[in-house]
Order: sequence, then structure tokens, then C-alpha cells
Amino acid sequence: MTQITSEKILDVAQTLIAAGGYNGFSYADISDAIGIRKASIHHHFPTKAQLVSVLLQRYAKQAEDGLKSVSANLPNPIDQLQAYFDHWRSCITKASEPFCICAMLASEMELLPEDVASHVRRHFENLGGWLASVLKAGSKQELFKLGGTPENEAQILMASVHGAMLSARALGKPEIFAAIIAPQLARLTA
Amino acid sequence: MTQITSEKILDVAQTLIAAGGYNGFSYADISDAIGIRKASIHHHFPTKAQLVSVLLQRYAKQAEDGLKSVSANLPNPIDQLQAYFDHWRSCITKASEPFCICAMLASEMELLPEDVASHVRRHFENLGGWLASVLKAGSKQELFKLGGTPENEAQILMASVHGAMLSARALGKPEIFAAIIAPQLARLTA
DNA sequence: CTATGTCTACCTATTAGTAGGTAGACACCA
DNA sequence: TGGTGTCTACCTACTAATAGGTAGACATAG
Repeated sequence: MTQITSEKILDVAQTLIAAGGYNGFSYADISDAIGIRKASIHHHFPTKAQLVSVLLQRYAKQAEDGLKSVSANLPNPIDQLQAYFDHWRSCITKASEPFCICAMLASEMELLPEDVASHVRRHFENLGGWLASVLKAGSKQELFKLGGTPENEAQILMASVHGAMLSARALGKPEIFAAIIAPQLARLTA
Repeated sequence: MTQITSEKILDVAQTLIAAGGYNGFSYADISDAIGIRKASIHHHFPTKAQLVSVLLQRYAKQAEDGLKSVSANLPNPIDQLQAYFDHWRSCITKASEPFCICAMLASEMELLPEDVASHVRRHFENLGGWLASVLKAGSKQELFKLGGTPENEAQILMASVHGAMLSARALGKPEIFAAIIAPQLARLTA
């Protein structure tokens, strides 16, 4: 509990967005969650759009750091993909963060403030880029047998991950995430 | 314009949900779209939960009819899958219905009224069941080479479709839907 | 003294939903 | 044929609650 208030606000906002998206939470929800008045939240983040925008900057940095450390610590592209999948499998089965907030926001794309939307778009581009680079490296080492271009295979993997999150949530079965994702890696390494 | 009002309301609601989900539209939005007072919408659908619930019943019936007619008119399981994919590719590229409303609602699952949520869950079950039955039939005819059980492959296909919708929307590139989906069918028929 | 953070108290717009009434179509009965 | 009741569809006008956001007072720490 030594955490500073603005970070607590962002943490709560992230949880709330993962649960219900941009239009699914309010300043009052954050207020209730951390025991601070609505007005105090506005002191830290004047508008909702700014709050979410800052949250997405933090999220992008965390994602970048995470993917970088995966690339750095695991030399094998197979292990790199596995680590990425495992991250989400763990988040989902432990219900700690059952959904990627950028995937949540992507579904609301048409209603989002412009700069929130552009952060979301950038996240999809960055993640797609990282996956493509991992696939390309693994393909060069003949660890992967790609059906198409690395970029196209990356898009397929990313879509599978997001779709698997959705199915797990819709069916109320966290384990379905792994059931959908595991065969993807198996297919690439076959 | 010979359409009756309650159908018009449902049509507009479907479009609005496809755009922004359950919490992304209001009675006022519908009111604006069809030129009728808010109170008149309440006359047809007393509550928002009921409105969406009725919409999902209609949606389920349409989906069932659609899939049944696919099964009836196309004897070949490959063509059946292709027809399903083509349906969404066409909806997305023409921007006529750029997202499955059940996929939209699934992302908001945690905030939905109970009976709306159960309709959504049922849709995922039904669609998964249909895909599994198509895969099973095709597998028996040796048209498909399945990596796992028909049920598991069905889940993978469904997740790919939903994830592909999301990517197309997030990146603002409708054509990415087909780029993700086409290889799925290719893979199964290889 | 000033910067930072929190508070109370407010604002305006919008939310879902309600109360009560009107105009017209239809049926049935005298 | 005309009158009465009922139904559907819509309306104006309202409510309580919630949305995002603001103004200004107060406390406290450097």
C-alpha cells in the first residue's frame, strides 16, 4: 500500500476496462474502489480520455518491456512464443487480468476518443510486428514451418489469442484459452 | 419503409451494438436514428435488457436459419465453411455489419444483465456446435485433415473469426479479415 | 510560502424509465 | 348507422440516478 495514488487509479482503471471497456466504467467506480472522491481523480487525470490515454502509454511501455525481456532471456523463438502465450494463459486462468485492455478497447474503436483509438491501433501494430519478427527468426532457424508470410502468420496468431480470450469469457471457461492456443504453437513447430 | 416500428428499433439497436456494445448505445440514439420519441421505444420494449434480449432471440433465429440453409444447399462441408466465412467477409468489407453482436456483447459479459449474457453464451455454444458438426462430416469424407477433435478445431475457427474481426477494426483494415481467415480453410483442406 | 493532494459542494448533460394523455383503427352491439 | 369500448402507437412532460467535470476551501509537507 505504499503505492502512489495516480498509480492506484491507473491500476483500478485497467481492471475496470478489462471487465467492461471504455464505456463500462466511470470515475465513480474508481472512486469506490480506492476510497477517494471523484474530484480527486480529476486532479490527477482531468478527463476520462486523458486517464485512459496515460493508462495506454503505461500499458505500451509494460508490453514493450515484457516482450523485450522475453526476447533477451529466451534465445529460442519457440520459447518466446510460448512465453507470450503463457503470460495470457496465466492471467486468464488466475483471473488476475482476464482480458487485454487493448482488445477490449478495439471492440469499441468507433466510439473512442481519437488519441485513445490511435494508442489501440499502435498496440496492434506493435504486437503484430513482434510476433512477425519472432516467426521470421524461427523460420530462418527452421524451427517454424510457416504457411504464409511471417506477417500473415503473426496476424493469425494475434487473432487467435484475442478470439480465445473472447471465447473463454463468453463460455465462462478459462481453460478454453489454452485449448485454442496450444494447437497453434504445435502447428507451427510440426 | 413498410417496415414495422419494432423491427426498425431492433435493426437500429443491432447496428448500434455492432458499433459500440451494450453500454455504447442509449434509447436516445435509437430515437434519433428512426425519428420516434424515447417513450415510444419503451412502449415496444419496456427495458433495455428486454430490448437486447428480444434482439438476441431474433439474431439466434436468423443465425440458425442461415446455417441450416447453408447445410441444406451446399452438400460439401468445404463449401459450407467457405459460405460461413464469406458471409462475414462480405459484411465486413461492405461495412454493412462490421461485427457480430454476440462477439461485441461477449467482451462485456461481466456487466450484462443475466438473460442477455445467457443468450450470448448460447450463441457461442450453437456456433461452435455447428462448426464442429461440419468439421466432423468433412473429416469423415476425408475432405478435412483435423489436427485435433472436431470440437477443438471448431473452437479454433470461431476464435479466429472473432479475432480477425477485432484486428480488422483495430487496424482499420477490413481486408485483414480475409487475410487471417483464408489460410484457416487452406490449412484444413491441405 | 508554495506546491500538492484531498475535500465539500456544486454544475450540466444524459441515462433508463414513468405518468398520463391523445388520435386513430377496429370490433361488437343496439 | 351510430355509439361504445378497447387496443395500438405515439406523444409531452416528468423523475431519480448517474455521467463527466469544475470551483474553491483546507490541510500538510518541503
